[in-house]
Amino acid sequence: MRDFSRSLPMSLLRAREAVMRQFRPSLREHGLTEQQWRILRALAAIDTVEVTELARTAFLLGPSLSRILRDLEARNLIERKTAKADQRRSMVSISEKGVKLMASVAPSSEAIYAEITRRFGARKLVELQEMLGELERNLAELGAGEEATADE
Amino acid sequence: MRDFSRSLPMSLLRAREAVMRQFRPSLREHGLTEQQWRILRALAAIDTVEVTELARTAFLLGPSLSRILRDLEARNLIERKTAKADQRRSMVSISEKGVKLMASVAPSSEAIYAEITRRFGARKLVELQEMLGELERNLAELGAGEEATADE
DNA sequence: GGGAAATACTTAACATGTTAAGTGAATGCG
DNA sequence: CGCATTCACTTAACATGTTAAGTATTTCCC
Repeated sequence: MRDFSRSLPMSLLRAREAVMRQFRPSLREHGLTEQQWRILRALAAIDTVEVTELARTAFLLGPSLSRILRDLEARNLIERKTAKADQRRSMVSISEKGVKLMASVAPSSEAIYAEITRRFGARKLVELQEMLGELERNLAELGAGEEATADE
Repeated sequence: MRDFSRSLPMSLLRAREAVMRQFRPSLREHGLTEQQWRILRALAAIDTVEVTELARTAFLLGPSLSRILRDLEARNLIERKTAKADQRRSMVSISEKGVKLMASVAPSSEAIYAEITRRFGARKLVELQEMLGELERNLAELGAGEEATADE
């Protein structure tokens, strides 16, 4: 069998870990995990969203998001209110405090990203991301097709 | 700030998830998680290793590996014995049962990998992995250098 | 309009990720 | 030798990943 240290999942895992290792210390200093930061970033750009849509944007599964939102709400970093038209839906938005926290984290985060870009090369980085996007699209089709083949 | 859905960590995360989504159902049918499978694959190629070296190979943190080895040992998929020369070290190897389990999983795993390769293109896949490897090497230097700057 | 089915979450349960602390065994060295 | 330090793990504690089940609300449709 193929040497698994060169398998695609391992390559992706190692690369991602190498990248996140750069960001985690800074986030940690501000009391945020990677996922919490993803959520705040998503909220900062969207104003108000439903939980399901936020899960898609921040690329988190529902249960994870549910727990994290509970925590972020307790820390007053986000706000929630149930939608009037549909009591099932809960609308989430970033709070004033959340905005300030983001402002305090963003500079170092941007600096780290800039350093990574500088080291790897801006052009190459774009190229890498295009390949990753293409891979994702290729496999999305594959995964979706299977559900129609057998109904169990 | 940059649209975070196009950030490098997100691209890597989404791509990896798209890949793993293909493998997980098959592994699950055989009662294995992704990490357990990584460990068995690593062991199959190495005969006998210390836990620390296995952690490096399977790219798992010590605590995760500790828990998983406990479980795999209970299921008789691996074997352990403490090294004679150094009682701290524990030597791990795959068991007969573990080898058989691998043999039963490998075909479908290989088929999935082949399908991914076919869809994405073998050449492009190699190119992608080279870029990922280069990114990892670039950032490894960066992360290692910081520890020397401040002693705390 | 009333009950089955779908929807939008939330909880639960178990596995792993992540950091810190603990334990026992080897090493360094005065 | 003796003891502080280092080393190889393991435990602990908390956060997230992952799947399944639960709950409340809506929608569908007869």
